[in-house]
Amino acid sequence: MSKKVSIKDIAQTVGVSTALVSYVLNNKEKEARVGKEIAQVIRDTAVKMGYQPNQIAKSLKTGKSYTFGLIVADISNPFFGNLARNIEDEAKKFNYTVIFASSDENAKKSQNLINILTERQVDGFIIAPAENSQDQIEAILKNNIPLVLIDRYFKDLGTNCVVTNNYEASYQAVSHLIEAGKTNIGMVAYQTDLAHMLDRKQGYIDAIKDSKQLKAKIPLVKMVDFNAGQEEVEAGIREFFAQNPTIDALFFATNTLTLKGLKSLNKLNYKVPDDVAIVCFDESEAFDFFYSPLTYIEQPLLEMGKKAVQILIKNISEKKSANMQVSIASKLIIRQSSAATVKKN
Amino acid sequence: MSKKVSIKDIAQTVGVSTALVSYVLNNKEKEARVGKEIAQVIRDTAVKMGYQPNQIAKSLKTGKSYTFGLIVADISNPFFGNLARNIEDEAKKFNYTVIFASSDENAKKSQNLINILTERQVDGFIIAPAENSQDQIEAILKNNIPLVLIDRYFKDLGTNCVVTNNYEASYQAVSHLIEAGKTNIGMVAYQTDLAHMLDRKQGYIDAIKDSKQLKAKIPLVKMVDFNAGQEEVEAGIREFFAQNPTIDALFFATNTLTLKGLKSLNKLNYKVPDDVAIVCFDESEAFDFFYSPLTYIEQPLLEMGKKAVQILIKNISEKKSANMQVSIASKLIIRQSSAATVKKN
DNA sequence: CTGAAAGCGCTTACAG
DNA sequence: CTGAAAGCGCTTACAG
Repeated sequence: MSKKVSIKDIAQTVGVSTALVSYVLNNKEKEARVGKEIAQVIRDTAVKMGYQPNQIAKSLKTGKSYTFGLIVADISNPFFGNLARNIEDEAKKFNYTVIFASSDENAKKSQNLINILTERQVDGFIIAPAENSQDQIEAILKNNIPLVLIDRYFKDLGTNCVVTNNYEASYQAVSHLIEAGKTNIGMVAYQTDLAHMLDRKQGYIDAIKDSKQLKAKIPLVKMVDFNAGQEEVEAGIREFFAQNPTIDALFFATNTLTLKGLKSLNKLNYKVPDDVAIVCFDESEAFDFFYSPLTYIEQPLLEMGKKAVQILIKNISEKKSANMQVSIASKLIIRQSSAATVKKN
Repeated sequence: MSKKVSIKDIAQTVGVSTALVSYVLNNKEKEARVGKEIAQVIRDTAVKMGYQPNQIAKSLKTGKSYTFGLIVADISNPFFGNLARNIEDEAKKFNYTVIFASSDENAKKSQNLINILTERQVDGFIIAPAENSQDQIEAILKNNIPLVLIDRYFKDLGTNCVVTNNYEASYQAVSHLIEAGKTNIGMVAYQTDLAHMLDRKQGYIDAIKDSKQLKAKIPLVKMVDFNAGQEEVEAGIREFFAQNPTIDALFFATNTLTLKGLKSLNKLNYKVPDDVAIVCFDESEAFDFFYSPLTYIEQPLLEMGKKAVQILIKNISEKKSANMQVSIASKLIIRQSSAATVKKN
C-alpha cells in the first residue's frame, strides 16, 4: 500500500531541498558544509519514514551500478558453486552485488548472457569463458567494460585472468603416479581448445616425457565431449582400456569427469588402486567416500575468487590499470587411490 | 573509448524524435502507428550503431527491474546450487535476471541482504528463510514486494511457498526402515524451529508411533547445531550411541548432516547397513560412492525451482493474486544402506 | 503518422 | 550553510 518514500518526501517533510537530503544521506555533509542540526533532523526523518535509497536511480545518475556479472559454466557444479560463494563474499566487502548466470559451455548462450548483463549496466564481468567465446570477450574489452577471466583464459588475449597452475599441478600429479611405480598412465580429458585444459594435458604429457623411470614414454589421452553423459564416458573408458590394456593409472582432468569415470570403473570392475591408480583435478565430497579415497588436486578456490574480485574492483575504480595474469598454486592431496604399486615376485 | 550509444543518438542520426525510436525498438510501432519505412531505418541504424538499451534507465522509468533476489543459506551447498540453477533457467524464460546471496542461516545477514536487494529494486524475492527471519519476511510483505519462500516456510505466515512434502517423505522413509526390520531407529536433525525441519521430525516421530511392528515406540532424536562442524557432529553421534546402544538405523535430516554423519560412522567403525542402516533426506554425489550406496529422499528440485519462479512472476504481474502454498512430492530412492536385516539364528 | 515535454529518483556543479 | 536546476536514458500520455 504505502508508496515508497523518496528523497523528495524527506525534503518536503523537513522543509529543505533535496540537495541537502542527498548530501546528508550520503555522508557528504562536510564537503557540502551542511548545518549540524539540520543534518540530524534529516537523518532522523529518513529513519522515521523508513527511507530506502533507490539504487537504480543512483546508478542512472552516477553511471555505476555496483553490480557485476558472473558467468560460469554451471552454478550447480560444486566447483563453480564454491567459486561463486567466494566471489559473492569478497564482492560484498566492496558493496558489490553479483548477478550470476550459467553458460553450459555454450558460446551462444554465453553471448546472450553477456548481452543481458551489459544492458543491465554491470560495472564488470567475471567469466569462466566457454569455448569459442574469444570474440565475445574481445567485444567486452572493446566496450571498455572491466573484465576478469577465471578458471579458463585465452592465451592470445592479454586480459586479466585468475587461474590455478594447471600445467605444474598436472605435471606434479602425474610425476607422483610415476614415482608410485605406475608404468602406463592414461589421461581422460575434455575435448576442447580451452587453455586450462590444454595446460593440464601438456603437464601430463611433459611429465611422461621427462620421466627417467618410465620405459614407454608414450602419452595416452582419451578425449571426451564436454557434454558427455555417463554412457559416453563409460564407452570412452572401455575403449581406452581396449586400446591400451596395460594402463595401470588414470589421471582425470576435472571433477565431473572423475565422477563419471569412477562409476565407469566400478561398472567395468576395475579395482582402485590395484588395477588402476587414480589421480584427479578438482575435488568433490564424493572423493572422500570412494572405497579408495582419491588423490586429487585441490584448487585454491578461496584465493581465486578473492583475487578475481580484487582485480575487477581495481579495474573499475582505476581508469587505466594494467592487466594482470594471476596463477595461484594448487595442492596435491595424496591418499589411497594412488598408493604405490606393490612389487610382486 | 566509444561512448555508449543512446536512443537520443539514434534519433539524431535518423533525424526523428526519441519517442519514435523508443516505440520502434520496443516493437510498439502499431500502437504508435509509426511509418513502416522510418521504422526500418530506425531499426537498421540501431543495429549499425551497436545500440544496447540501458535497462537501468528503463527500470527507473517503468518501475520494473526484471530482476529478482534469491536468498539461500549457501550457494556452495549443492542442494541450493541446483535449486539456484533451476530458478535461473526458469527466470530466464520470463526475461528475468537473478541476484543471488547466501545468508548462512543467519538472521542478521539475511536482513542485510534483503535491504541491499530491496534498494536495488528487485521485483520480487525467492527466499529459503533463515531461522528467526520471520519479521523480515513480514516486512517484505508489508512493503508489497512479491515473495515466495522455498524449501522452508513459516506456519503462521500465509505467504507463498514451495516446499517438498517433508512430513510424508520422512514418514515413508522411516516406515521403510521399520519394514526392513530395524527396531531402534534414531534421527539426527538440526536444532531449529524452522518448519521444514519440524515437519521432518514429526514425520519420523509419527512413523515410529504408528508402527505395528515396533515394540519400543520411542522416538530418539539427536539435535545438532546448524553450524556444527565435523567434530561436533561426530561427538553428537558418539553420544547418541552411548545413550542408546541398541540403535540399528539412523535417519539423517539433510545432505550436510549425512555427509558429516557418514564420516563419523566410519571413524567410529560402524558398518552400514549391518551395524546401522541409513536413510537420509536430500541427495549428494557422494551417496553413490559410499561403500553401501545410500537410500535417500530425492527432492524435486527442478519442479520446486520452476514453480517458485512461476508463482513469483504471477505475483509480480497480477496486482492481487492469492497466496499459494505448494508442496511437491519427493521420492524415496531405495538402495543398499537400508537393506533388510538378516535374521540370525 | 510524428514531436515536444514531463518525469522516474537521484547527484552535483553552480550561485548565492 | 542552502536551494534551484540540469541531467542520467528512458517511456508515454498528449497534442497535432
